[in-house]
Amino acid sequence: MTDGVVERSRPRDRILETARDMFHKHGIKGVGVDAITEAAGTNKMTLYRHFESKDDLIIECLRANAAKAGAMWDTFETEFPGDKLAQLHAWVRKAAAMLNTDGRGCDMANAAAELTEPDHPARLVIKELKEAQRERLVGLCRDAGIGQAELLADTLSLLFEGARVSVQTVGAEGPSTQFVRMAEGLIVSFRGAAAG
Amino acid sequence: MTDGVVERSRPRDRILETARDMFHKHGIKGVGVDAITEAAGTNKMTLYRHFESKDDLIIECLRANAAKAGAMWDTFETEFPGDKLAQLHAWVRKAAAMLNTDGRGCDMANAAAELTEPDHPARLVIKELKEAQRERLVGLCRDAGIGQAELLADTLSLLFEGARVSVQTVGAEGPSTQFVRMAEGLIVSFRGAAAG
DNA sequence: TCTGGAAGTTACAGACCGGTAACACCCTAG
DNA sequence: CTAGGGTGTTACCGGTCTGTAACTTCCAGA
Repeated sequence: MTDGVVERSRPRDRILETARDMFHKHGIKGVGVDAITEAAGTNKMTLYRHFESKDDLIIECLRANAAKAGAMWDTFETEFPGDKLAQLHAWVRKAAAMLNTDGRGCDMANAAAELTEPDHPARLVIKELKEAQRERLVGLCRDAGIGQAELLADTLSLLFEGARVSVQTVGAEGPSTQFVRMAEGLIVSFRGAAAG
Repeated sequence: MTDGVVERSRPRDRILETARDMFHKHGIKGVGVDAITEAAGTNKMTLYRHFESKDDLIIECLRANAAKAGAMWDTFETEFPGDKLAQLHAWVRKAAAMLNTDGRGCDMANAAAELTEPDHPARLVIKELKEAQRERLVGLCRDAGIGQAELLADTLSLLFEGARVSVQTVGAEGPSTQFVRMAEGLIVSFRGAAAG
């Protein structure tokens, strides 16, 4: 998908989709609203009729990202219905695939790096969405019958987060190549430990 | 250290130190050269007499950060001379301490998130410095007699990187609180495995 | 066919950005 | 005492940024 996507849909949807893409590629402060609206095939006034401000647009983009990620989680359940352990392994494979898909890190992490004001409205949203993601991974580990589900989930998520950062700094041929091995090893190790 | 640091030292040093501090706190694109020079108690012309451009200043800041980090590594050797395993544990403790010191992530990772142009001059420097850091941690693991030194070093560094991101997104009370437990567990586990 | 709302257009405000020119100053080394 | 380099000051350039005002165009539904 290039920057100049202009499918025929409602302007609000086009703006949101284009902004998501451009924020991801160029960063939040690296993209102006003019560039977004132009790439979306519309204009600045229309953007400000649908979004209160650029900050509001940022937040809507983050929520849209989370919704898309949530839909991806659902595919694990449809792919391996009931088999939570298989779903956990699917998560590992999916995460690894994302590492090789693009060299940009997590949009929420990148946004947090850019929006440094402690009371920026987007920060609350980022925290809320990240915590929801964590709950989901913890639940998956627990339902997979792993003893220390929280600890495994947190370890896996820190590993993945770190891997995304690593891809962004040293490239996809760095330490992140070992992500699957690390993650699978952890799962084996946690499954070996007595559930208590 | 506030933004208004003005010790009596040479202007170039004041600019570099102030820029490091402000880039760290507010991000690179969140700080203008005017703000830096004013906080450093000097002026824009003096900045441009010592640095070719803002990009050049950014790179010098990154290098200065790396130099400071390198000095920290040296303290491990002086603190536990010859005892590489103790130095590795010291690294874990130091890393954990950094997680609670400030809520901003790694300056290099943040810079990589902000400077999205693939050929930005700072990206080469970031990669170079990150690879040097990795070499150092791998060397420490190897000298500590750990079998799969590269894998342990990469795992530890991804965990740490992820923990710093986590602090930045959900705060210091999130998954990052488990960092020491994760890291120590990994070291034990790798030491248990036969060296080969 | 008429009408009302959504969308497009142009221009602008006010602020900030990185970077430069021209000139005045001050302090130290000789 | 003097010369010269480092520093400070002011003004400016062209560009970009978010956000708004006033107006026109278009199109779907009644």
